[in-house]
Amino acid sequence: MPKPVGEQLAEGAPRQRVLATATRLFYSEGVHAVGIDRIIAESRVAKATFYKHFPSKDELVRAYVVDQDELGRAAVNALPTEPPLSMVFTIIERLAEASRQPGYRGCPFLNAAAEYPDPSSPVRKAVDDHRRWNREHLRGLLTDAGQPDPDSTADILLLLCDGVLVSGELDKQSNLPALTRAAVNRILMIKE
Amino acid sequence: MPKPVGEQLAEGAPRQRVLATATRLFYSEGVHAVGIDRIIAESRVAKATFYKHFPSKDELVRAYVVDQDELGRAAVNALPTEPPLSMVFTIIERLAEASRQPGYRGCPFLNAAAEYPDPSSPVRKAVDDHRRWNREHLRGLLTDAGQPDPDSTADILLLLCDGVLVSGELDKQSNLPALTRAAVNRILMIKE
Amino acid sequence: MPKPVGEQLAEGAPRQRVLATATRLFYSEGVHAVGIDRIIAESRVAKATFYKHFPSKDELVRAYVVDQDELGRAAVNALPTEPPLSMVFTIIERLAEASRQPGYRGCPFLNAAAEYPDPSSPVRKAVDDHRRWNREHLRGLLTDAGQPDPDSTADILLLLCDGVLVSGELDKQSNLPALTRAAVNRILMIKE
Amino acid sequence: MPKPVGEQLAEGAPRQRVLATATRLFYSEGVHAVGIDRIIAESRVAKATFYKHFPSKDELVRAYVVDQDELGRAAVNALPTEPPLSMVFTIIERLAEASRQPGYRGCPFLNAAAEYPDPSSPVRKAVDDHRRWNREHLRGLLTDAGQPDPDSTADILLLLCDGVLVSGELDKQSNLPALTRAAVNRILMIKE
DNA sequence: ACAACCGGGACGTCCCGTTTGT
DNA sequence: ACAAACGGGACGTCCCGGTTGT
Repeated sequence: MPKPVGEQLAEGAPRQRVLATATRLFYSEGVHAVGIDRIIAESRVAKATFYKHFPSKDELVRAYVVDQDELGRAAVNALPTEPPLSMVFTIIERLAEASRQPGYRGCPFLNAAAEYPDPSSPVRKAVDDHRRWNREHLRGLLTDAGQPDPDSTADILLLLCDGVLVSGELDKQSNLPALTRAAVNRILMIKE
Repeated sequence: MPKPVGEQLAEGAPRQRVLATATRLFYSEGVHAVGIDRIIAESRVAKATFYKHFPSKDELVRAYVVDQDELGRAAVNALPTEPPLSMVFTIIERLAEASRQPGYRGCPFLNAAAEYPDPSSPVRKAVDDHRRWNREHLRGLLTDAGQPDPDSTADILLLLCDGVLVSGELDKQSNLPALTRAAVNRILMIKE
Repeated sequence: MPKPVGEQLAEGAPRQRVLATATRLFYSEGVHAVGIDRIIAESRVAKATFYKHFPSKDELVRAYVVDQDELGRAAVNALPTEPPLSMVFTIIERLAEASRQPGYRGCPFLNAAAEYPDPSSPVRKAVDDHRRWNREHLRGLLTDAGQPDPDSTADILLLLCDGVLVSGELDKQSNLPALTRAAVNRILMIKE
Repeated sequence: MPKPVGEQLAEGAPRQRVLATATRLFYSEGVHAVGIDRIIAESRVAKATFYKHFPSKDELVRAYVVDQDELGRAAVNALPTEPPLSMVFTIIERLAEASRQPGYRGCPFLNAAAEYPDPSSPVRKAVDDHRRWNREHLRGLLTDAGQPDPDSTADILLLLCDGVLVSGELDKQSNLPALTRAAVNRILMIKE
């Protein structure tokens, strides 16, 4: 068990409290390792209320992934406007910097997918949605930037992104941001 | 990366039968999703026998990861001798091709790590061992190849490798091998 | 002891309807076994109306006990005037005869007290009030009758009363009235 | 809620631990007021283990009553031999003295019956068994003592016993033992 | 090797007492 | 007056990891 997440009290409407608690626990300890009884207790919600908002635990997991998807898109959309290629750098560098945050425990989408082997499960579908949006967004930026062969380049950069997210959790190397920047430069074939 | 999907009926000594069954089930369904009872039943072993060889389930998981580590090293060491740079291409391309295998379910090390959030757990230590060996091996090859700044390049290629393993499971795109080759070329700054 | 089993459909003002329904259900099925929802439904009263008249269920239970207390006192006070010793016989014999009534389910005060273990709870206080009145009344009658040591005799007769009420529910013996009369004679040391 | 029973830890085999905890809680707080989750937690027993020994909560309640029945019979049978009439006095006086014990909360049989209105329920049957045994035992003693009309006298004494048990909890009068002795004397028509 | 057992807990349906809108 | 929502909890079935007898 990792750092004990100290039963922080969530606030707001019941559904929001549940989702906040579930997000905190699922992300820090894993989906299968956290039971709904604990989520219900730590979010001070009645069991009936929980099951009114989320018909099953898997639905809660799906809601958690969808919520992370929306948060992730909102965060990207909220970035200050830059030239497309700068945006690409910014987005990818932020991934590398995320792994320096104290509570970083890897990518929530990759971690969730690892616990749901069935690619047709609703949770995996939600993960797929996020990844599809990511791909489309990156392809758009590279196209706007006039990059040659933007689709392939986007896919390669996405491979790098996944690697950064994984390595950020597993390797904890301090120079990941610099490494990431160098990698983007090489993939975009920019001479430094 | 090895192919951990085993056959349905394990053979041999009890310990080996247990490990083979555990490997098949852990890899295809996830560690937390597979119970000890099932492993014991499918490996036709008594529970007492199981606990004689593996003091706990976590120890079995660790043994599974260590075994995958050894299999992976052996597979790489068994590759036919090539010039160092060719070896790099071969190794990385095999990752991309692995995702075409029918039972491919992602990287066993990444999947296992995703279910063990505590970086100090024995399972995570075993995963770290494998990743460290991978890094040293790749750095050696790039050094032998006379590559400038082999350490950084190795780290970048490792980011790519993780991305390929993840994307191979989650995206199931058919052109992953070609994409991977192109990525390696760009990272090694080789003009095609 | 009053007859708390009421009619199926309560009439009159909302508060009275609630109390009548609660009396019928609490007495026949027990306090904890009857929920507020059912009382509200069967008394055709809005929940808000209910909580305007009774701040909590426990307050309703207390009101039920107090009401039974008042009904019991009124029933005794309404008895036709007799010599004090005859009154004593009449009162106690009525207890024994009560157990023959179709809906008899024991003494409402004893039953209520059994479900409220805390002697300092308002419900228990209300039960105590009734018992205290009973004692004073009986002592008065025995004093008026010129009975020697009226206080002790009253207390002994009260022990008998409790026993009659309990046995009337649990033993359902047909000769309880005769038995009771014989017991009173012996306690009052009257030769038959 | 009465004096908080401080989660004392039961010992021994699982079934015994459950029964001991249930006895403590049912008696001190009431049957309906105590949930099986709490019993399971305080007896450090798995839920599956609980349901193996007691198919339902009502069965546990029945077992609790039956156990009290057996304990009560054993306590009476363990009394030192005396002449029959002395035994009668001893038995009844012990009831009065029981109410002085610190944890006295009334008669477990009467309290349980008060929470089970249906006379045909298994719990009530178990209560009936105890009361029947009591009656037969008392009748036997009075017959052995050569008492005239032993059956009626026994029934009257049983009314007194119920009254003593009830009053001991509800009235908490300090002279209950003396009162009880006087009552027995009068019922047995013994001049003091 | 087989099976029973154990502590612990997950999951989900249902009910209770209470508050709050409408 | 009707109804929905809420915190809390009861109940019971099932599974997991692990121990223990044989």
